[in-house]
Amino acid sequence: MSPVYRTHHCNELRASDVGREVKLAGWVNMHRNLGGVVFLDLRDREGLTQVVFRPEDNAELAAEARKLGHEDVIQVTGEVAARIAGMANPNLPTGEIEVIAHELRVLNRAEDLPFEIGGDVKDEDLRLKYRYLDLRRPQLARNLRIRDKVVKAVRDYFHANGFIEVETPILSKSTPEGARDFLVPSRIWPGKFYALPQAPQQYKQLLMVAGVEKYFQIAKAFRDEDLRADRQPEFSQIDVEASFVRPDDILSLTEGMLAAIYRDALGVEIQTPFDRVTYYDAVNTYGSDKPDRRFGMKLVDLTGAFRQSGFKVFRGAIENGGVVKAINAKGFASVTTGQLADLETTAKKFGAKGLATIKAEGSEWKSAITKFLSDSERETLRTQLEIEQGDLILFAADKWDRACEVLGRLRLRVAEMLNLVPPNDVRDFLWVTDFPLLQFDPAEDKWNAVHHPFTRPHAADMQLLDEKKYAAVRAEAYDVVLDGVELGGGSIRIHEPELQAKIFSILGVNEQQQQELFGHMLRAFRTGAPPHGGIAFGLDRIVMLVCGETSIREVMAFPKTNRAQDLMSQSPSPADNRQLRDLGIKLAPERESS
RNA sequence: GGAGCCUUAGCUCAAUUGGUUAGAGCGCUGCCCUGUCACGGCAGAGGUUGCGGGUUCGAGCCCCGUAGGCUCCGCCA
Repeated sequence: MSPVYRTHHCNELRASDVGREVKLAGWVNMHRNLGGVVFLDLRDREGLTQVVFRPEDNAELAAEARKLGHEDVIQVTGEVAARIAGMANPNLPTGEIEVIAHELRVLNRAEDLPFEIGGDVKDEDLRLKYRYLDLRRPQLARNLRIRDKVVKAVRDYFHANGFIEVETPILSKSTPEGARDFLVPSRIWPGKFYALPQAPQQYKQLLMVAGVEKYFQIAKAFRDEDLRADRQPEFSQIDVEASFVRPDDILSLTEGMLAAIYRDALGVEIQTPFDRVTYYDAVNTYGSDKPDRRFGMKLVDLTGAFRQSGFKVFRGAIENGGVVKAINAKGFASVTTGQLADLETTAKKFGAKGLATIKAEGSEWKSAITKFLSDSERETLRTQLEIEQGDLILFAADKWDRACEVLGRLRLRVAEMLNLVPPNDVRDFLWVTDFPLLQFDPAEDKWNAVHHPFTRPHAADMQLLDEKKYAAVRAEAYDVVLDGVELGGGSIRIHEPELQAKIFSILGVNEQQQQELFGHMLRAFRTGAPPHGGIAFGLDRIVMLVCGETSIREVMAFPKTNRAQDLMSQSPSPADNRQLRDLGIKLAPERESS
């Protein structure tokens, strides 16, 4: 670094530097004008250093310093001095010393800012509009630094394991499955469009065909869907693919990567290997394929107990091929009417017809359903759910998947109400394995890929595929979950053209479409494609959890709002007519907005 | 596409049941202050209560609409 502007950064000087002539540059963080002597805290990326201007040394300079304001950018030349006895600041790494200024250069004045850099800003709208100021604030500045450490840890880790980073195109081709694509019109080919990649999925598989063997990339991906706290239209993936691998290889590779991330970014050792839970067990026990296991409240199956029940709602659900399940919200008999209404709304939102509950208050069970229950049924409930005084029991009676989902959602809601979710440093990593390969969509009346169409069916389930028992076919797919958040997912892929074509057919992609949309893939698979598989991670989500944040916007430099706008640059914005003409695009009248 | 919450000074918030001139802290401006570190003291400027309409003698507060932000559902292989 050239010493023209500075010789040290603002978190560098210590008592051992006393007597040195130094130059510092940065922002005026705090300004303390005592009438005579002037102190200011100079801030740069690394920290703070106190600078002193003493009128007895240089009255003119002190007068200049008196005129400085917050966030002015200055350069100071001076001598490092020990602070006078008893005046050290133990809260500052540089608190033993100060720089006695000999020279002051104002590099740039700052006008009054829309918010204080050191303050608390609640209005995210305002933060996003002035994102470059928001990023000066300690929290976001820290998040940027942590993100950099995570990215570096990832690159170091994969390089150390023989992976090479390969970039893939941003201008690529639209595919029928999955999210809505962002389209980019082609000028050279009027009427034709590129699509921005939802993931580098096809390219990375083609890199395996190319013999790259071990590929990774920190890749941008784009999905034109509605946003959430953990979803942005444009986001980053850690994309990984390797040849001649089995699921275990990818799982342990991932565990090593996450361990390296936590070690390098936080200095924390995480426990590996992670637990593995099948998709069935995860849903059956926690009502979710990304379970948060940091609190209990497991789903208990009561189907056996109610098969012959006098309570028609439960018996009827079972006779229709469903199940009866319940969770015990320990100590929540104190639930308020409002909370109970909230829980019932939640249950109905996810397809329950109603919400049966039991409040175990004193020796009494307060419930609308207990009068339908036999003594032995009550006893079974008591033992299986381990009901004690003060507990609240929530039931679901429905088809297995719906009952599980309803209770899974209730479980999360109750955990929130009871503050059961532990702090961020209690980490629960786990694998969810053996996902179903296919899922029937009644709305479209067709089978869809749960993961994506290149996912390999379990070898043991190939026969079920031929027997068209599609719902029972398991995939060689896996998700890694941390504290109820899906960090990433992947699979072993199909490398045989015949099997791939068969899967496409089941998904309703006819032969002509297969050739048009995936012809290059099928052809590539006929040229000596090695067995391969991989995984992709949501980098933003990983960084979010490492930083202890609850929104990925807090770990992205320039995120967009809920409605996909950049409030700083005001994108998206209208295109002028000339641009549109070049692209051969005419707007439909109703879409011509401001 | 749907549901909920929020919007008062530059920022963070307050304002009794609908009742006089909408307040405070920080920031900003001016003056004072020579060892502070969230420096201190005195004085001051700063408001179309997001916007539009309605009810009312009277609306920051009640009603309707609308804009924006956020959270969630749908959606996101």
